[in-house]
Amino acid sequence: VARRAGVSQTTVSFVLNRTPNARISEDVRRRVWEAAHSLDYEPNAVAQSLRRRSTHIIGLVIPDASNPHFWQIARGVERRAADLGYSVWLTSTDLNFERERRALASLRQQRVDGLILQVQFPVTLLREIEAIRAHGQPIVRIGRPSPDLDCLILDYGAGCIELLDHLVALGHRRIGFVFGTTAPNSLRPEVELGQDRLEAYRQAVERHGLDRDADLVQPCGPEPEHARQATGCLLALRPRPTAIIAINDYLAITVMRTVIEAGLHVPGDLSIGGFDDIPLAQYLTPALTTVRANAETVGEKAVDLLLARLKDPGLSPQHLLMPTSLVVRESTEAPPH
Amino acid sequence: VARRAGVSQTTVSFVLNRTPNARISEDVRRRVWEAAHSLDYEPNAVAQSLRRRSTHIIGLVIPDASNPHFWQIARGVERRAADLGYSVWLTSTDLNFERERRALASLRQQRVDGLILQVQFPVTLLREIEAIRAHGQPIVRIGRPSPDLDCLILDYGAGCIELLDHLVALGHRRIGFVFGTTAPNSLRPEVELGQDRLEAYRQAVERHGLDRDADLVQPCGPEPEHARQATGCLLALRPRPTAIIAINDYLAITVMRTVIEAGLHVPGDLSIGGFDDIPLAQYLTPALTTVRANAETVGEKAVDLLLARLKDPGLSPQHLLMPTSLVVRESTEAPPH
DNA sequence: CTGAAAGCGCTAACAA
DNA sequence: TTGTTAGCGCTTTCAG
Repeated sequence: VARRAGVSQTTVSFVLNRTPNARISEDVRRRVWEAAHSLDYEPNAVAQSLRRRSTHIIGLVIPDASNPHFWQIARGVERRAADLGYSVWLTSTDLNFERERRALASLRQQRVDGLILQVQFPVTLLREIEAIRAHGQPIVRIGRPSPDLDCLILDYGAGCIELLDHLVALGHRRIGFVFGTTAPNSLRPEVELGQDRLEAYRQAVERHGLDRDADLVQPCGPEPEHARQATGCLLALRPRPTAIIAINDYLAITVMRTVIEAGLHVPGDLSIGGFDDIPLAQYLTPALTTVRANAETVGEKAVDLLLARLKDPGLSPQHLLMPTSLVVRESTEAPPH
Repeated sequence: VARRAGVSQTTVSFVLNRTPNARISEDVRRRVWEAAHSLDYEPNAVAQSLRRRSTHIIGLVIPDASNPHFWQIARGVERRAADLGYSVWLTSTDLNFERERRALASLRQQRVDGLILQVQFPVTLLREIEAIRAHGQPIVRIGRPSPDLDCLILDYGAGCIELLDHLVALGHRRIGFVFGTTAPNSLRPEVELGQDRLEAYRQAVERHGLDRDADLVQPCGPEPEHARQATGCLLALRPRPTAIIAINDYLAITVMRTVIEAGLHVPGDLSIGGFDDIPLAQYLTPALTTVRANAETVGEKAVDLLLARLKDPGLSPQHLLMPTSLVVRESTEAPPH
């Protein structure tokens, strides 16, 4: 391109990148653009990244690509990043410890400028995370707070209490919990996902003096099939729970189906509640009562946090608590009699 | 690392990359690994890509991140790619022409090794696509056939005919179509998505002599809200259709909700059919009758096609037709009386 | 079996 | 206002 325009590489670089304090004559500028166009020139981003020591890519790791909630977060991240001139590299770990580790390693090697993580095995990943930070790649964590990381915490705990209070107010005393968070392919039990809701559940049970059989909490995997089985167990309990909450809307859909297949009416015989308020929740029949999480906003905020730190690495770690809110729809009602 | 191990960069490179026909003494090999570990060395993938002239990244463009069907494809792509040592760069265009163009441009600059595209504006993008190919980046297209591209075609046409035949066999003569494919933010009408099903629909109407009011086909945007409006229009028709098919399961869910909200029973008063067989389809109530698309397999096959071409660029363009199959569940039944 | 050296395509001091 | 030059971190011929 330089040869074609009759100038040096430097000049071309200045012109094409619109380098601010490089004064180039209009004439040269025009010639360069013309040459670039006529040659269909495309800068090589790989070389640029190498030289600039910055890729302008944000790495995003989500735990489960099947769950619409995480896609919403991803959308938020992507939109915001695009607005600010960044690309997003999305990886899902499907709640698999090994994939999580690999994802982080790969993101580190690819030298993404920063990471937004919603990882599930933080203890075991501490070394990975340290390594990434040692590389100077900042991290924003979505989920639970970590002492020296920027964190975005979805206040599911408060939402869970709201949801349970709502059920109790309707008269429910025996509430099942489909706790679909364990990693099916992993022997490691340290998954942190959902602990907030579990704590809130236990606390509410305590406070309201609700039934507390251990069986009312059914841990299971993150796929619909797992939720179906867990729901089966719950329905087999005697007395049967009059309400079931699921760790997220995605699984709540399966819970609802399983309950209906068992010949029960929702909410007449059994109420159901979920978390996230995925877009589909309102289009189910009955429409799902759920705890809204504003996923897209979460994604956007995560980008903001990351870029703020990128700009000023000295900032003290930020912890943002994102509010949730109960959305009462049709799937909850007073228990029978 | 080289200095630390007391050898040259070359040797380190050989050892770390396990370069096949470089014979290195066991002793040196060990020393190099040790040095690398103790220094927490991570190869810089950017530099590697620059030098190797290959990034080992596959670009994937999907049209709508809200629709679970496309995530399934993405999962298939990602899994297969990971197995073969590639990473995936995922972008969704949300059926927006400008975003589609930008996505392609960016993918080209980032020098991905190849692309898997499910683009919706092929005519307008012809230049972009040509430019990419001129760069030597092979393309696999998912969707409709293009003469000189590797293509993966989902046989929705055949599936649509199966679905309509099924409805006709049940006794339906008046079938609405929620055709949710138009790009809301784009003035360009050349979207190709769904044309296969539209053609099949028209053909079936012809063949079976079904009702053919133009209003029975309701074009609309790709979001649930659009489908809700389109369904409203369909329900307002007199006589009312006795069955409605939606361009995909994602929208079929909304159609179902809208119909139920209108006080009708599904399938008693009105049957509903969709396409894709997204994982949720079977968990709805009533469970959705749909045309299964085997999305994950599509993703895997796409990777296979791409890598085959990467290995042997001289191959003649491959066109693969992926079969679909009707899955009859609970949402279709004979029309009333 | 190992090392020296060239260079991938670009940017940014520094000179002119 | 423009050009010269030195790398970014790695791979890979080619010689030793």
